[in-house]
Amino acid sequence: MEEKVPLYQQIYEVVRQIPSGRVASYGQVARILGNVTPRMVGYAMSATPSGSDIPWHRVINAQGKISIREGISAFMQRQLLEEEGVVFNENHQTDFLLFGWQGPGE
DNA sequence: CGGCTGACTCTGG
DNA sequence: TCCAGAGCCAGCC
Repeated sequence: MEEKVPLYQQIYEVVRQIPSGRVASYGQVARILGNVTPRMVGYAMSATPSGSDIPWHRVINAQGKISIREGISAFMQRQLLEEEGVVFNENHQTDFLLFGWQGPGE
C-alpha cells in the first residue's frame, strides 16, 4: 500500500470527509493521517484555492478558533460555519465537545 | 534549480 | 501568562 499521492492530497481527502456542521482542528487531521504534522495541514489549507470541493473552513486551530490572520477568508470562514449551524461563543471560539468531528467513522 | 514563506501544536521555563 | 524551539511539504519568484 503505497501513497503515491502528495501529502496535501491526503490531507484534502480527510478534510473533504468532514460533515457539514462539524469542525476539526489541524492537529486532529494530522493525527488521522499519522505521518504529517499540524503544520502541514495548515500549509495545505493555505494552498487550497477557494471554489474547490474542499471544506477548508471546517478546519480550525486547537483553540476552537479561526487561525487565519486578518483577511476576508477569516471572516468568510466564520460565516460559512455559522451557515452550517456551528455556534461561536463570546470568545469567538467553537466548542469541540458540541461540533468537534469524531473522525471519518462518524 | 535554490531559497523563502505559510491557516499549527506541544513542551518547558 | 508569554516566549522560544522543534517537526515538515508545496508553491512561487
